[in-house]
Amino acid sequence: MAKNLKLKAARVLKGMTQEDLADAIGVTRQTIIAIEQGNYNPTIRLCRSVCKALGQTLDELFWEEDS
Amino acid sequence: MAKNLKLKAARVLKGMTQEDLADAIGVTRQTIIAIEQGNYNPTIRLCRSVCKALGQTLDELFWEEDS
DNA sequence: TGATTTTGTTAAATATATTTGACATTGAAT
DNA sequence: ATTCAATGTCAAATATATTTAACAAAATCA
Repeated sequence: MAKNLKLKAARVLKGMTQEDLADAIGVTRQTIIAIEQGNYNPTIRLCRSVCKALGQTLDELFWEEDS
Repeated sequence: MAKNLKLKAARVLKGMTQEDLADAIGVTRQTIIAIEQGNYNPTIRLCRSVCKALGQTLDELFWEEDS
């Protein structure tokens, strides 16, 4: 799978570290790393949490970044 | 969680039964039932497959239907 | 350079998504 | 009223998402 660069960009734009985002969402830092690196298939609930924490939508962050 | 009526509507609009959709995506009928009933937290990959099979986007089918 | 924060890696444990199978219910035919 | 397709329910098994922990590699800055 391809890396989720859009997520990484949105996070950096918010001035948040991976740990910041993980804490805001209530998951582990490793989970954020895994999503950004793309070797991963997160649940829709987690994706929604990420989107809300970053002020983005599902289509913006999770639509076409892998096959 | 609330039922995903948007998904059900999109499926019916395509003239597909739950089994049709399940076959098209490559999952079990029970999985489709569970998603439509909302007592469920599917993976993003599965959500994408559903969207593509129904010609919809993530925001259209999976954005706000639960809390 | 050295210290500190941020990111990345790995392996094992746990929680949960998904499957399998078998049966119950509903609704629309005939 | 009965047949049949579509939907729904349940429990057990399996696959996989997520956690936990401990450490390595970069990156940033004094």
